[in-house]
Parts: sequence; structure tokens; C-alpha cells
Amino acid sequence: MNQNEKSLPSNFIKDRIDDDLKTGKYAGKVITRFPPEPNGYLHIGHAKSIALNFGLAREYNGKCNLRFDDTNPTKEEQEYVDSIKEDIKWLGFDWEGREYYASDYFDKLYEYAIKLVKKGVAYVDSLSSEEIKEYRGMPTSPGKESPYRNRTVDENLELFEKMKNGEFEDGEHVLRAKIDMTSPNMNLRDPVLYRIKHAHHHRTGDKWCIYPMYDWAHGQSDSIEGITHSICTLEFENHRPLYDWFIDQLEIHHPSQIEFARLNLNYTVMSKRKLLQLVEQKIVDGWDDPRMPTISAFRRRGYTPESIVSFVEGVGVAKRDNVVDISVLEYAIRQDLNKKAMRVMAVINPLKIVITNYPDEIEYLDAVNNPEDESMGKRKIPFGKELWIEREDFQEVPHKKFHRLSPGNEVRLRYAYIIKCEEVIKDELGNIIELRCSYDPDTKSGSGKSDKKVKGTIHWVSAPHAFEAEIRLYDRLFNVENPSGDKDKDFLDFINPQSLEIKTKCKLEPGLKDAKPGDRFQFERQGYFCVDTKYTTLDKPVFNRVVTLRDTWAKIASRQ
RNA sequence: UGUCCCGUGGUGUAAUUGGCAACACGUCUGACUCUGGAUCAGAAGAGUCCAGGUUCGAACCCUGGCGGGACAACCA
Repeated sequence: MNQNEKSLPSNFIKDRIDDDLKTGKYAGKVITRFPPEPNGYLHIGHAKSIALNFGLAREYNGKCNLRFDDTNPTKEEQEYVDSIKEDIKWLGFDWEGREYYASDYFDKLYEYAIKLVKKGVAYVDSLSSEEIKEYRGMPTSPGKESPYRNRTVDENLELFEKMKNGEFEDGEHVLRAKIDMTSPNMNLRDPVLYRIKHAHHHRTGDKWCIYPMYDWAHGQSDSIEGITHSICTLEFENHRPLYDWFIDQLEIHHPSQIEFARLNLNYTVMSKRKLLQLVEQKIVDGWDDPRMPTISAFRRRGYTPESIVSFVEGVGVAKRDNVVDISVLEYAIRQDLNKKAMRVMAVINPLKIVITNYPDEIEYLDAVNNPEDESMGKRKIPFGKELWIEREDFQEVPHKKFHRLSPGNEVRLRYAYIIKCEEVIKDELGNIIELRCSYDPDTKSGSGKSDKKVKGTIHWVSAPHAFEAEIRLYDRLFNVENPSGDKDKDFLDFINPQSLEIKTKCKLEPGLKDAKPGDRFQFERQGYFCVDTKYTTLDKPVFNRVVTLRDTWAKIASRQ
């Protein structure tokens, strides 16, 4: 255990493990697993589960397996398996070759099922799915038993065998556990163990035409792998008695299931179904669209794995429902990139300025690459009489608290000189198209020749040297905190139409020409940006805004 | 109308197992600053859902309410 892990807050799962360690319940072992279904991309909620399971294993000197719960061949695909593995690795966790699949256990599971049939606690039911649903009853009222419930063991064995051999059509029969149709826990009302699906499985191919239900496969898979602590989300709490029942009937290793509350973030949705909908309806540009809460999207947007892990560890783990504010995530990435990202200047909405008293020449100025990290060094940036500045950094009629450029006012150009705005040039329509400024040669950064102070410093890029690129600004995908919270409206009604703003012909300092896909920078005063890995081409770089800088001015301005 | 789970500042979690509630984000001041960034200093904000009970002492234990969530796929 290193210092870092030690400083993580305690939680009820660790308490449970500590107890088990104390009593010697699992002979001092801690074996966990991360069990995704390969039917979609991982999102940040999964990152919490990954960090928890792998983190626990790391902290207790145990192991954490990766197991794909691939019991439904019609929904699962290799593409998802691949993306899940990539995401886990990217987050910095390692299953050390223990890559398992529920489908690895299909034979064993079949054997277990036979055992239950022989014990007389499982039977083949020939009701239709509609009838089964009807017979199951309601949460508040008991169900009733199927007329097929009392078939003999031999009959069940024969039928189940034929199910396996493909002698029936989909849906003709199912294998069910014989528990209690009147149980107040719906999961105990004779749950379905196997259904017939003549479908091709991504791993077992056409070997099987009966597939185990998740409830039947999951607990036994954990047991087979010798999992000590099966950590899952709250919705499986009601299933635990069923899993316990299976394990007891089978008399096999009994993991402890511990449920925790899944992560929720405001201004987004976190269900795979809804994310899939966003993708399929092309509301976003794929699973890795930088506005998505998927891990691949965060990666593409420019989040670091460290920031995501630090975030999910920071929010803690408990059993109560929660909604974490997106600002906590943004804090995590800013904190990380503040230390790591090279500073650079880029103008997103350019406004031309001409420094009328500056000679017709170019000088190269020193710029610090990262004030937080001296070892990142310095660089030279070209400066001349024609520059681009940010349109927002000029106000013709300045707000009282605005201390940037305005007519007759002075401002410092970062790493360069103090300039004064002398003249505003407009077109026929009254649009500001250029500023004429003068500079004070004694105010060069670092020269110490003048002790003149100005209230503002703005960024700029030399016009003849500017490197043009596209910049994509992202905002939250939804404009309400809880898009799924309205009973009368669909979550898609809350899509934020301004969630993506594409800026073309932005002016960047020339050194950015060498930026490679995935590189991250801080554009001074604006935010952190990452070279897009999908749309960047040799002649057309695209930058994604990871997150803005904390913006006190925006706060002041929005108060008006 | 059933079963299970959960109620601690605005948000998310703690509270060394019964000793007068801490941390983080956010918010608000101020300092510093060639990023309105970062950093630093400080402040406000909960008396722990409610009511009883046990106890010298309760966020922690008990009882009863109230509120929220989960469960009725041949999905996971």
C-alpha cells in the first residue's frame, strides 16, 4: 500500500473486507472482478467500478479479474470487447492476463443446471413468455405456479437435453428454478435459467442454442473464479437472495456480494441504452464524441486517465443515491493539466491590431512553457507590428470592471509590450475590423526598464506567422441537470443545441505546427486543448477544448 | 398493498465503531500575479429526515413515523 492509497477515505466496502480479513473468512484472500457486458462502450460510471475493483485488489494485495458477461449473443459484439479492454488499460489497470468470459463457463453452467434438475429444484417450463410474465404476478401480489412445474426429473432431464440439442424453436421452453412463486422478492419466483436462442455467439459460435440468463450465470461465474468480494451496483441487491440460493443448492464457493451506488453526473445521461440512442440517432458523432460521458470520449477530448481515476476515487463509495456535480470532474482535469500542459498562445476569435509605431521587423520573445514546472523550459515566439488578439479582449465601451483593451486604454501583451488602443477601424456596417495601437518600447517583458503597471494582460499571435487551425469548443450535452428526470419529456428534448461550437481559422502560435494527435496544451487564458485524434489531418489540425480555465471574469460579467 | 435498500452543509463523502460533525468541490472575501490561471489566507454554510427511547453521553443502538430509490425481460 503506498501513501496515495492510504490517504483514500475509508468506505463500507473496505470495512467489510477488513472484517473478513480479521475473521479469516476467505483465508486472507481478496479477489475481485470487473464484469462488463460487451454491449456498449464503458462510461465514467464504469470507471468508478474499475477503480474500485482493481484498486481494492491493489490495496489488499489481491487480484482483480476481467470477465465479460457475455450471456446474450444477440447484443454482444467483439467491437465492444476490444473497446472495453482498451479503456481499462488506458485508465492504468491491469488484469494480468486473467481475461475471462462467462461463455468460458457455459459447459460448467450446463452441468450445474443438470444438478439442480436432478435435485428437483429446476424444471422445464413450456409456458410462453407472455404467460410466464402473467403467472409471475406483481411485486405486491403473489404469482401462481406453472402447470409444468411438477414434471418429473426424468421428463425435465429429457426436455432440457432436447433444448440443448436444438430440437425446439426459440421460446418454446425455458429452464426455470423451482423456488417460490409467492415470494415477496420477485427474483425468487421461479426465475428463468436458460432460454432457447438459435443465435451465433461471438465466442462460442454455434455450439449452443440455449443460453444462460445473467442471474444464473453471474453468481456461479464469480464462484468458479474464486471471487471473494463480488462488488456490484445497488440494483442487484434484490438479486442477492437468489444468488445465495443457487450457491447453496450447488454447494460451491460462496463469494460475498456487496452493492454500492452507481455514479451519476449532472447534465448528462449514464445509461447504456440512452448513450446507444445518442449514437444511433446520430445526435452525437459516435461513442467517442467528446461530449459523451464514455471513457473513450473523455480520452479523445483530452482528459488524462489520472484525472479520471482521481475523480472517481475522490467522490467516494457509498450506498445512497448520488448526483455528482460536473464541476468536480472539471476540477480534477484542471488540476492535472495545470501541472502537465505546456502553455501556448492561440486566438480563437481573431481581431487584427496594428502597432503603428513598431518598426517593420520581427523580434523573438521569450515565453515560459509552464510556470508550474521550470523543467519544461522556454521558447521563442515571433512578435511584429501586425497581431491577432481575441475579439473578447476589446470593448469599445468597457464594462466598469473590464480591464483589458478599450479606446485610449493600455493593456499588456503577454511576454511583450504594453500597448494603447489609439483608433478603432470599422467597416461600412459599423463592425470593428481592426485596431490601431501604439506600444511603449520601455515596457518589454523582463527588461525592467519601466515600472508601468497595467491591470490586464492579453494573449496574441503574430499575424504573418500565425498557424491556422480548427478549434472545437464543447459545452454540456444537456441543458438541464437531470435530463432523465422529467416524466413527460424525453431526455432528448433537453439536448443543448450549443454543445459543440466549431471555430475555423483560429490563429495559433507557429510552434503548434508540430503538435501531434493527442497532445495537450493550455491556450493561455482560455483553457486546455487537445489535438483531436479523429479529424486531425496533416494539413488540417483540429483542437478539442478539454475544459476552460477557471474564469473569474465570466462570473463577474454574468452578474450584470 | 409487498419485499429490500438508503436519508449527514448546495453537491459528494468522513467521523478511529457511543465522546459535543471533518475533508473535497462549489460559493463569498482578501493577498499575490505579465494567464481575471495557479498559489496563499480567510469566511459563510449542516447540529446529522422527524418523534420517542436506551445511555453520563447518540449521526452511530432500539421503536415508530416520514421521505427517496430498487424489484413485475426468455436484458444485464
